[in-house]
Amino acid sequence: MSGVRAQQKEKTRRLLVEAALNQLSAERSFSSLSLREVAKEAGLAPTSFYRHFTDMNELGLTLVDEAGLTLRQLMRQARQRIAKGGSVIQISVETFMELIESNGNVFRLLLRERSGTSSAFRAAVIREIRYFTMELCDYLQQANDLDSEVAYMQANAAVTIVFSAGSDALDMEDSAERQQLSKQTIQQLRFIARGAAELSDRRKLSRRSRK
Amino acid sequence: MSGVRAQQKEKTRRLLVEAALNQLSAERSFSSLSLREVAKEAGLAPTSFYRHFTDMNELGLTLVDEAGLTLRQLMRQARQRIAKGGSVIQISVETFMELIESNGNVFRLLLRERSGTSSAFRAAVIREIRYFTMELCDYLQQANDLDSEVAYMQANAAVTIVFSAGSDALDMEDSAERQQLSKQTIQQLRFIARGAAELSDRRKLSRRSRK
DNA sequence: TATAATAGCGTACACGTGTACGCTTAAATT
DNA sequence: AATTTAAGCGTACACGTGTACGCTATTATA
Repeated sequence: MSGVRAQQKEKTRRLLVEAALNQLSAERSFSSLSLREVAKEAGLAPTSFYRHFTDMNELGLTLVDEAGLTLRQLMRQARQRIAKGGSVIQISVETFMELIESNGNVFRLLLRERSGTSSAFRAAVIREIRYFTMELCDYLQQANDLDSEVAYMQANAAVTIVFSAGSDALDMEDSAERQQLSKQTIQQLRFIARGAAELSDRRKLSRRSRK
Repeated sequence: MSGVRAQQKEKTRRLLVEAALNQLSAERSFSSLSLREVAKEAGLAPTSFYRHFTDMNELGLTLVDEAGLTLRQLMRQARQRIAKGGSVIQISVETFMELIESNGNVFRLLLRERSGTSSAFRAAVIREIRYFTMELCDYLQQANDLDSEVAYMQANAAVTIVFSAGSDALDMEDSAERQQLSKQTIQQLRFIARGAAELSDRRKLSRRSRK
């Protein structure tokens, strides 16, 4: 079992995955991709597709996993940069925007198929985003000593804002425009952080006075 | 020119529009609808479709206009309720959620096709949302005496949050769950309002001291 | 009243789709 | 060395798609 065969198989499987990702663009969503198109882009006969996935749906779920991986990579990268000091919000947004620039198509998948057509698909995307939100929630709760419910609301709002900005950024070619968007997003996150901190403080006070 | 003919035409045109709207659901986006499906749902022969629209694309733009109308209706309704007193944010969110419950498919169109496949389509949706944002921006600026840039950032963030919540609400069957979502959304908007008010105040102070 | 315009239909076509089936060829197993 | 396994291909099929074309029936115009 030298595995030269399994190795080849993995290789062309990658080919399919990459082919699907490459076909994504502003005008082309995953759900509008056909099995034959993907196979052709990968240089395979349509029927060979089935040796790797039963379905376009299954390929899609694989892509979502890939996207989740990228998202976790994003978090790691941001944490490293934050450890070196600087504004947490600014660093996070800038890291996110960088990753969108280099992995555009992966994010297109998450952003577009979130309210897409297939229910299994939507569920998978939503799960990845929820995971991302929860991580952020934990961080906020610990770092800023927030009420847990407040931390969740803040994390949820922040993720919504950032992902929406990311979606907008994907359709921008001008880099100055992107920078402007980054700046605005950072400010909006600060709004949210400010409001969350205040509510958390108020809740702490009312809890203390009740005792 | 009694117009009985033009009247009939308008009537079946409506039939097509309604047919398209009725076919929208969690599993069915507009871009996945075929001309033949819509025609069949309307009780027409496929080729009769062309007597009213050149394209599915053109039908789509008509639907977006319809959605814009609904959006403006929302604003009017909210303003009326606000005039009677109460929390502006709470009333706005609740009005929005009501309209989503009664006009689900119209909103599905806006929320899903925002990053959809056709560029003319995306542009139209984005335009409607921008118009909505601008209206809110004017209101905020005037009612809360905000810096204009700050007002825009607040309006933009608020619309993002509310539309995202609306999108989530569309996939909920449980009404208690929806209520919980409303509550959370209201709180998130308050975060943003708080942060915006503070920044606006700070800017005013720095402007005054500079003079 | 005679003529023109037009909403709606049925037929027909070329095209892209998913996928069933059997074959080949090379790796894996015995 | 003989046999089994399986990746990839080509052919073939039924189906749904958009739409061109000509016809009919009814309303609008002259």
